[in-house]
Amino acid sequence: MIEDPTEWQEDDVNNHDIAIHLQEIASLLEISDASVFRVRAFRRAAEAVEGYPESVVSAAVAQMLTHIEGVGASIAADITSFVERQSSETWDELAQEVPPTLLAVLELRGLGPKKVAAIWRELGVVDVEGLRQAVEQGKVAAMRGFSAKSEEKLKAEIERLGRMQGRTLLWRARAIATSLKRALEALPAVQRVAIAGSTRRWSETVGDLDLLATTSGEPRRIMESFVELEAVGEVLSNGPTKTTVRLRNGMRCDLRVVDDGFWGSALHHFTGSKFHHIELRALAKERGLKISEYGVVDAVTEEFLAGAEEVDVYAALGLPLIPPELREGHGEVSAALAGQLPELVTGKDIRGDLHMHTTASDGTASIEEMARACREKGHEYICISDHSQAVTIANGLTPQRLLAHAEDIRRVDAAIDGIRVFTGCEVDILRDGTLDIPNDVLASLDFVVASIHSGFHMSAQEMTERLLAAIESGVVDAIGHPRGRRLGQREAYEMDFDAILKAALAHDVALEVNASPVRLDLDGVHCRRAVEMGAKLVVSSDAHSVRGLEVLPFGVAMARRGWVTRASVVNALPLAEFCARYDGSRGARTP
DNA sequence: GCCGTTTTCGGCCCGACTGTTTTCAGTCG
Ligand SMILES: Nc1nc2c(ncn2[C@H]2C[C@H](O)[C@@H](COP(=O)(O)OP(=O)(O)OP(=O)(O)O)O2)c(=O)[nH]1
Ligand SMILES: [Mg+2]
Ligand SMILES: [Mg+2]
Ligand SMILES: [Zn+2]
Repeated sequence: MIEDPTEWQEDDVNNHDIAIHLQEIASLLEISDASVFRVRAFRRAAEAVEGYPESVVSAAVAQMLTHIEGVGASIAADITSFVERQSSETWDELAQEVPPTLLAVLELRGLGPKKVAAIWRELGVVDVEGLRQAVEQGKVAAMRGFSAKSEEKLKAEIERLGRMQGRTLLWRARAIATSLKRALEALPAVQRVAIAGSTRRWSETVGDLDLLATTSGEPRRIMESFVELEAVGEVLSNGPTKTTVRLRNGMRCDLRVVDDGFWGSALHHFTGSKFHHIELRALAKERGLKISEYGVVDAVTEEFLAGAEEVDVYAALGLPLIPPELREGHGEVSAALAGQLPELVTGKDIRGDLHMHTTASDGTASIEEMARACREKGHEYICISDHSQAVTIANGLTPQRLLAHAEDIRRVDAAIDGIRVFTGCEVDILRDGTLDIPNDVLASLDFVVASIHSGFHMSAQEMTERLLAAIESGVVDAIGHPRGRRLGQREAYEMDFDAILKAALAHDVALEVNASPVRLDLDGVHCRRAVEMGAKLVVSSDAHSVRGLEVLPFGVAMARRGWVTRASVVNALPLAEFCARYDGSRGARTP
């Protein structure tokens, strides 16, 4: 138990680290042949920790861990222990029995817990290097369950291990998936094609692509054509209804083909997530039904009841359709049961874009070019928000340049028809929490975004105070990319997110949902917490070019993944209402 | 290990592909 909260440094451990620890326990348990349900309990808890919007370390200190779904007394003790000393009783005991270096061996495709246990117990292999040697000496092929062929595959997998690519950013996954979808649609006998899996759920990163196609004819015919596609490299597994390939670009892709009559249930199955399925299928089971990709059927007679369209699957359980973005096993099934699903914000609800750059700082288009492009997109209003002077590499604006820039923006606004162009700035929040532009200058602008672009290395407490100072400044309308994470490059900075939310609510400051593909910040998990606390959001492109304006749907997706409704989104306000709140200086507004 | 508008004990989602398993386990989705 943690006695004194000052004893630990919360920067040391984050939610992801804890989730990894629980996943590793699950894997070691599998190798030691523990109950599959015990293993699943650890994996479910890991998933819940990963998706927990607040610091799990804080929850541990407050002894609130068992409030996390799937975390009971035992796993709570493991987490608390991990927070204190980066390990736990369960892990320590397991590590006595099973060498943790086997976890890397388990990463190899085709080697699951049973086979890893076999090569460990029978050959004494404890790590990848040991396995490489055993393979070279031909020891593996001689074992039961292996062969010369499987040994060759293993050899190739070990070679690949070094250059395995991780998860792919959502925007790239969607681009690749879309072109594959088109290629499949062009094949004869294909009826419908859908992008499924984590890509359809708009997960911020994607492990592999999952595509569904339906046919009136022989699924095998589609598979034959699929593996011949230009984009396809190696075929990893190839059955009549499911094929797995590695694309030439390195991504893996699964194609599932079923009869068109199963379109709905197959799409539902292949969209996931796994945890959504476990919950929904358990519910069906309680009601004497069974859900699979082949429909909702009577558990006893197997009589087909529903599955032509996705909505039918849910309807068979008396539920409304749950949008793909919510299907993460994070309470959406109970919410649907209670009739409490939110009416999610949509792209159509978005009336304007309030964060974009021009040639005045590091953008490539003029004010007018951005305004015209946004008018084309149907926006009613935009705000030009160039960088402030601290961001020297982005040619950030001094107060003088900013005032002149604001005049330019007003001139464009006066000259252009069909869209309002508001004055703004993306002002830096300096290390001490002050803003990079004097308050009176900022107060003369319509909409001010305040962001952090440097000085990330500080304690959670310092970072929280820094952000709070900006929120309380009285001249800021939104916090830009609030958590500062860049996918694959930088973790979010540590902070007391709830404290930020409370202050944002109190001072009427919105939190940005930055749609830039490497940011996606806030993400779904934190959007959900934000609106739960009553805070407002603003979904912005942060475009640095006309093309950059196209990313807005990714921001909308994060909001949707966060259970966000239109009412919580500032730029879902129609122009008149937006004007009533923001036109003119912030000072004129009562908080 | 977790959990409860049927349960504090007894359940826990369901199916495709691979390979050597001669009747299905292991791995993966
Ligand atoms: N019922 C059931 N369905 C599963 C299971 N595992 C995967 N699926 C379904 C739902 C998944 O969304 C879909 C594709 O599987 P993937 O492994 O590709 O997962 P997903 O795309 O969700 O995430 P990813 O980004 O690829 O890691 O297959 C499972 O254990 N049970
Ligand atoms: Mg996938
Ligand atoms: Mg997949
Ligand atoms: Zn920025």
